[in-house]
This record gives sequence, structure tokens and C-alpha cells, in this order.
Amino acid sequence: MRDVATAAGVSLGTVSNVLNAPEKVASTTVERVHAAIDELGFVRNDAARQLRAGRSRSVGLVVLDIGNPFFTDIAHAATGRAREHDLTVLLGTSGDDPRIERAFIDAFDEQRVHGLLLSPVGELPERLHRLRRRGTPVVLVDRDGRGTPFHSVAVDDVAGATLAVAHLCDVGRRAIAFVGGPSGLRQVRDRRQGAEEVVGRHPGARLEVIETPALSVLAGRAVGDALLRRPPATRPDAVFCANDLLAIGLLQALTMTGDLRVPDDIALIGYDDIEFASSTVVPLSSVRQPTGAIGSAAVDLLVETRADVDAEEPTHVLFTPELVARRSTTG
Amino acid sequence: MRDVATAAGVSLGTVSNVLNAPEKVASTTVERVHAAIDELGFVRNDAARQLRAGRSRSVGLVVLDIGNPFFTDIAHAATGRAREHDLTVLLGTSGDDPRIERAFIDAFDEQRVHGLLLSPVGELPERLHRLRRRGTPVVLVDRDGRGTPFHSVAVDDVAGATLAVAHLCDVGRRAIAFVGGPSGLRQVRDRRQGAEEVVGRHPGARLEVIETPALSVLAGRAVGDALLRRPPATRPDAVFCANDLLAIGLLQALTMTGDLRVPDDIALIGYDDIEFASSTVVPLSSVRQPTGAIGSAAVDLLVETRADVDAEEPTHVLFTPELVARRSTTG
DNA sequence: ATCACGAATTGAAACGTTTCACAACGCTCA
DNA sequence: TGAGCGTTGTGAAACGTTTCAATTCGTGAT
Repeated sequence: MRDVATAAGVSLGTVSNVLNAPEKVASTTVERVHAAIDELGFVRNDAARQLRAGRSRSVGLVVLDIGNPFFTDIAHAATGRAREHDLTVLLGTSGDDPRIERAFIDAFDEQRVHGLLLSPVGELPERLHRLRRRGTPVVLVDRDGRGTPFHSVAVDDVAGATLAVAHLCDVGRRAIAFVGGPSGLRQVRDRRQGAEEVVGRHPGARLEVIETPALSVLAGRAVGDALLRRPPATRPDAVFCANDLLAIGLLQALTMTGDLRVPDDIALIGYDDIEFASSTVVPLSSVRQPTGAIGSAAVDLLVETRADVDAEEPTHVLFTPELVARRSTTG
Repeated sequence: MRDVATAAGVSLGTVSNVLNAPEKVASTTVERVHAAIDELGFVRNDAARQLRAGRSRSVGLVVLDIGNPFFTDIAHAATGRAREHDLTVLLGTSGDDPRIERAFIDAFDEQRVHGLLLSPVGELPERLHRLRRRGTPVVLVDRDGRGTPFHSVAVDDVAGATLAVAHLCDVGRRAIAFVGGPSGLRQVRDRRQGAEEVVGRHPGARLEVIETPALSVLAGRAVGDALLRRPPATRPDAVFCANDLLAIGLLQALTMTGDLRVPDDIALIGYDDIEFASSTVVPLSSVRQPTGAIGSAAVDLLVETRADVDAEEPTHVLFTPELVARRSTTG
């Protein structure tokens, strides 16, 4: 910057003003400085800016698995919203490993990030509290933060399941099966709970729970094969799967033989509305999570958090998912 | 850091030494300083370190689309390899937009990144040369860099297609169809070229080219439907799809009616080996790109680039993909 | 008792910005 | 003529590290 100042025949402070508050500088000077910048190929040093500013213009985002479209979409939306605030999103994947999660938190702390968005692996690590105490806003993503001092943005899985099963009832089904597992996963438990609530409210409706070892296509196919072997009278007339992969596997098993038609004999609905859901042989109904809204809301929460740090009660945003009805339930 | 020094009763320089070269400091002192650090909750300021060091410990990675598993895998591998060098990967998605690409390059430049990994949208922007001239190593990813002053890591799509079609010939097929498009895409052209080369070498083999408007499941299904309507004698006995999505659509169309069996009547092979390829009704043969190796190699190239900057001839790494034979070709 | 030496520690400069109190200048107005 | 004002521009301090030459100290050799 000093070189630019010399080349333009002005002082260092003026160059800084041209960069940060050009309206305070005479237009002829501005031009001269810009000319010098171009000629010298000057590029600001962000480290020095940050050092001076005390915090960076970046926000850290640590997700469980960047390969998961759910998080990819959140990251994408967060990046866009951050850009509106002239912030950059730094992305980290913990891959379900608490040590990697901690390493990222530490790294972001050292970088004095503007704020931290975290989809936590398990227990909230102590360093998170330290961050907050030092004035860095923290927002939990995809985790209900009630009971913690942190803001949070999450999705109501119980409500999502309610939507799905109510839809099955609406199209006249009563013998409903819930397929999902392992039940150690919160998502699986919540979605099952939502299903149970709806069935409880519908006189004549019954819920059968089929637990799977994983949320995968293959697990779904196994369930489908099992259903095919059962006497027709004992089969459900609708299946709600805890995610789309299961539903796809089920659909494969059912359509492969052609003995059972979807949705005529069995209606099928999944969860997550992955991209592939609309491209299956029978387009799959599903429940879509508002990933974009989650990412944007998280960034907003972060930006709105003023220096009031402790004064402030944390805000908890809980989104409700959206039903996407396709042929697998509506015919 | 000054506070830590005071608390531990040592000088500022000693604290720095404890952090960066503990072997040069008496062990009792080291302990005392660490105690002070813990007590005060001291966290290094990365901006100051970078300012002093002149460059950051981050490398920038700009990909076309982080939602694409190909790039997700590359990013993942690059992150891991970078960690071995005590570097952090900053991820950006250009989304095929040259302006966003430029914005990321500028941002990374301001951050004085250690190096830049770029999967370029189109023409290489001028700022890329500026970066290199100032000593920041640049590595092109998924783009052959011959003819440019930049290192590059890419995959040989022609060779991949060769593998696929040679495999089809090996299992006895001769009437082969290539399905892919639009042919404006380099990948599509290269894969078609590879197919043509193999067929040209195989006496008796013939290649039919079926152009599609997109590389999607739906486009594949349309091709499948068209094949079903053709008189059996005129149908190919093997299809090589330019990517897995096309192959999945084709498979859906063929298996839905049950008139044509895969692989008995038509063998089918895709490209990319996406996760879903192994979970289709008939597991899909495919060509796997060594995404992990690409990410690692790119980081290695970056790290190995010494200050020799201009002296150095750029290195070009070209990986050969790998055949993944599943039931859709082998029965 | 002196010296040389290595190990441990110190102190200050430097990195490249931003910020802010202040100076310089040209006006207008009394 | 000079006071007062607004507009431009200046210069130095400060941000928190790392680095390196210089200093101190204890030890063994002479």
C-alpha cells in the first residue's frame, strides 16, 4: 500500500480512504490512486485488515457430512446469505468425529471468525462456551438448542412425519407401516413419534413398526422382499419410510416382481425429498426440509447477535417441513 | 499473549517460543506458560500470525459444483491431505459462473492463500496469472493444463471410455450404443471418442451414437423407451452411457416392462460410479474416477511447488479411471 | 580467578492495514 | 482583513504475532 501511495503521490492514509471511504476523497485523487493500484497490481492483505479489525469477515460452518445433500444445501444457502452481509463462509466437515469437530472449532477460533454455525456431533464441547463468552456468536444448526445458551435453527421432524402420515390417511389408507432404524437416531425416533400421533388420532387406523438396521436402499429392499412374502391380507396398504433411500429400496423390491403395484396396492412415502426421489420409476412422495431457509436463518441469527452477548436470550427457530406429493401416494 | 507472558512471569518472546519451538525452552518454563495459557483461556490470533508469516496456512479450492459427488470427494481428499501438511482447505463453489469464480480468486488472493486449486469454468482468467506471478502456486483440477503455465491434475476420459467399451467387447457384445449429450460437453466428446476408438479396433463391432439433451435420469428413460419400441433385430446388445444417471434411467425403462432383460438382452454400463450405482435393481457397472487421488495429488503438487515459480515447468498429472464391473454387464 | 561456551531468555523490529486527531487549504462572510 | 468553516489530505499509533540479535547465567576448563 505504501508503494501505491508513493506512485500516486499521496499518503498512505489516503490510499486507505480511497479503498474504504472513497466519498471522503476528491474524485481526481481517487482516480490517480486506482491507476496506481492497477499498475502495481496491488492486492489488499486480508490478514492485516483482520488484525486491525479484531475479527474476520468469515463465518465458520461445521457440518456433519458435506456429502449429504441436506448439508450441502444448507451450506449453499448460508454462503449466499453471508455474501449479502459481505461475509465469507468457511466450510468444515466433522464426519461425525468429535475430535475433528473440536479441531475445526479451534481453528475457527484462532481465525477470530465473525461467528460459528455448528451442527454438533454429540455433546456440546466446552470450547463452544468459551467462544461465546469471548463474544463470538454461535448458532446450532439442525439441533434444538433449548436448554443451552446458544441460538439454534432446526427442523421439526415430528411435524414432518405428521404431514406424511396424515397425507396417507387423507388418501384413504388405514393399515400403515413405519419403516426405519436404527432407533438410536433422533430423526428416526421423532419421525416414528409423529407417525404414532397421527394414527392415534385417526379412528380405524393402525400402525405397524418395522425396524431396519440402516437407512439405506438395501435395507429398504429387504423390507420390500419381506412384505412380498407375507399373505396379502396381512400387508399394510401404505408405508412411511424414515428416509428416501429406504423408500427407493422398497419401491425397487415391489416393482421388480410386478405383483404389488405402487400406489394401487401399497402407497409409499419417504422423507428428505432427495433429488433422486422425483426420478424413480414411480415418482416418490416425500417430505422436504427447508434447507435453504435453515442456512439463511442461521446466518441471519448470527448477524443479528449484537455485542449484547450475555444480556441476550438465545433465539430458537424451528422450521416445519413441507409435503411433496407425487405418484407413489396419489396415483 | 502479553497477558500470558505477564502471568507466567516471562517475556513475550518466550511465550512465542513455547508455542512454536518448545524444545528451545526449559521444561519448567514450558509448564508455567501452559498453565497461564489455560488459566487465561488464551487463543492465538491467526491474523497476526499470517501477517507476520506473509502467507496463510490455507489453500483455496474452487470447484464447479459442490453438490456434485465428484467434487465433494475431491474436496474431502484434498482436505485430508492438506491436514497432513498442516494446511486448511477453504472451499468455494463457482456454480459455473465466471464472475463468482473471479470473486473467489480475488478473495483467496486477499487472504494470501498458500496456494489455489481451481476447477475452471471456462477460459482461465487473467487474475490467475497475476496470482502465479506473485508466487502463489496454482493447480488446475479436472482440466488438462498442457499449454498453460499451471500445474494440472485431470482424468483421462478417453481412457475411461476405452475401458468401458473394451469390457463390453470382452463379454461378447458387438452391437454397441453410446448414449450421451449434449456433445458440447468435453466429457461427452471424450467418452464418445474413447468408445469409437475401441470399436474401430474390434472387427465386427459397430457403434451407434444416441445423443441426449442432458445427462439425466429422465433423458436415459426416454432413450430406453425408444429402444423398446424398436424391432428387436435393430437393437444394440450393449449400451455405454456417458454417465450413471443416464444408465439408471435406461435401466428403469428396460426393467419396468420386463420385455428386455439386463444384461441378458442388453448389457449396460455407466460412468462415474456414483454411490447409487451399486443399489439399482440390477447393480450397475460403471467407470470410477479416482477422485481421492485427484484431490491428494493436487495438494501435493501445490506443496511441492517451491519458490522457483517461473524456473519451473508445470507438472501435469493425468489419472486413468478404473472399471467397476457389476451385474449389469457380467450377469 | 578467569575465560569460553552453550542454553535459556529477552526486547525490539517488522508484517500491512485502519483509524483518528490534526494540519493545510480555499472559501465565504462580516 | 481575518475569523470561521468545510473539504482534503497527512502521519503516527495500534492490532498480535514471529524472529533474531543481544543478553544473562551457570558450568566446566584452564
